[in-house]
Amino acid sequence: MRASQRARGEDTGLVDRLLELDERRRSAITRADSLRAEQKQLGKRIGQAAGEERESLLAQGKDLAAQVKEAEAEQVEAEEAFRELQAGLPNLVHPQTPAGGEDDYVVLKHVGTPPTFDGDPADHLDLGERLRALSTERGAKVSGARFYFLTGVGAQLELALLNLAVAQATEHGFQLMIPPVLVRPEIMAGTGFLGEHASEVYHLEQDDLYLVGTSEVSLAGYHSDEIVDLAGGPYRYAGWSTCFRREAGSYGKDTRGIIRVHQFNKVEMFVFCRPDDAESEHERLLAAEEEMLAKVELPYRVIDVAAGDLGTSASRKFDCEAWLPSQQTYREMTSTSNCTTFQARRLNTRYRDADGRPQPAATLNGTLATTRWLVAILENHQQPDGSVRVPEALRPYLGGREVLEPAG
RNA sequence: GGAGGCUUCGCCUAGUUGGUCUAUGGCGCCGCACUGCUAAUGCGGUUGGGGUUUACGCCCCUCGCGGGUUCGAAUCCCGCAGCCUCCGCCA
Repeated sequence: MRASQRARGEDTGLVDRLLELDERRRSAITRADSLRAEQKQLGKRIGQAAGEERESLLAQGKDLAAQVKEAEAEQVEAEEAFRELQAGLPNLVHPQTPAGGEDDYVVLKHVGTPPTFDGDPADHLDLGERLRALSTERGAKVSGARFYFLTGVGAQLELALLNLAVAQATEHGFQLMIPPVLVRPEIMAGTGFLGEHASEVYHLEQDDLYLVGTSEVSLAGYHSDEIVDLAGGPYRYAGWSTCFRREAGSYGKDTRGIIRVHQFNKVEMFVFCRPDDAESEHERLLAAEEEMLAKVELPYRVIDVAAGDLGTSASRKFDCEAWLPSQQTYREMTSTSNCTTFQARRLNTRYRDADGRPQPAATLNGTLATTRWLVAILENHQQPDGSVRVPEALRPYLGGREVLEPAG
């Protein structure tokens, strides 16, 4: 289904086709099951029989074995057809998700006031270079376009930010995780990133492993093929990882500075819960993101992302966008998605319902802090002399420093 | 990279001359009984998944994973993965 069709909420008849394939799958299973039962009984008789009787039973068994083989092939085929169609479908869109594409988001609220400056504010690259906090030139020299070094105070600022995020996550009951950043194909596919966004993902051909663009991928895979016990409430994780993105198709976009890069660090929240709890967990994740933004004192707005811009796995998505003085616009800092049961179905992560039957769980994710935040922090807290005021919440993580001064 | 060993139902474990293995025993867990608490003891239950059923239940699959041989595979053959040991190499 194309994004435009999702945006319009059209029923393309795929549901009917899916139900039809499911019916075919079930009848194939039933047929194979009963043939296997017959074969089992016959095998028992052969074991006890002798002489002529045994010979005739053996012939029967041979014939039956062929039938079983055929029925099993049919079952496999039916199951594959079902899975294939299911794999091609994006998640169902939440009824409250705005219709439309990239520009059809709904602004839910504004928080904070964009700072005012005498004259033009410097952008994060100028500020960062003067602080000797980052070098994109050397990043390009060593690794190519969209790579950078965080140097000295820049590296410290990043660790401070991420540590603040970790501290908040931990306080809120999220278990800290440092996950692998290389994952198997089925995990990457299970999270929905090999659909529309396949070209965004780095693939190591020699090993058939994918570099994750977010720790969401690894964390989603953590409980794959498991039945999780949600009786005591949702599982809440916070993953710290480096993220890798090819940024294919974004040539010429955000080439200056470190807004859009191939490699960055992120603290990501990830939740497994019962589908009934997904919406309230989503609100929780959004609240946690807003709390982080407040701590680093950034003006931002919250948008409800429109259906056509949801990606494959999200049912609903809220982005927090911070104000960037150099661009006089809001740019994405966080994104939280309710993936309902989409990822869990593919990764086979289930929980037991009230009757004790395994059902697909719901998964949600949300950004708590990323390297990109440095952009907003530098720009919003810059002072006329090129120094940058350190938000109070970050100071304990920077040895108490209140301001970052330009070098030399 | 090379050689060898291992992988059984939550944990430990029996089982490899192919056929009542419909997988043994212990621990743990659940229920009941007994004991005025706890504990101990006794009896019973307990792999997981899927299909079907109003329900009771019935059926199939599941011995790391995937193939193969066979009427029939935990057991035989092939491939793969993971873990362990030794050797080699290495930031």
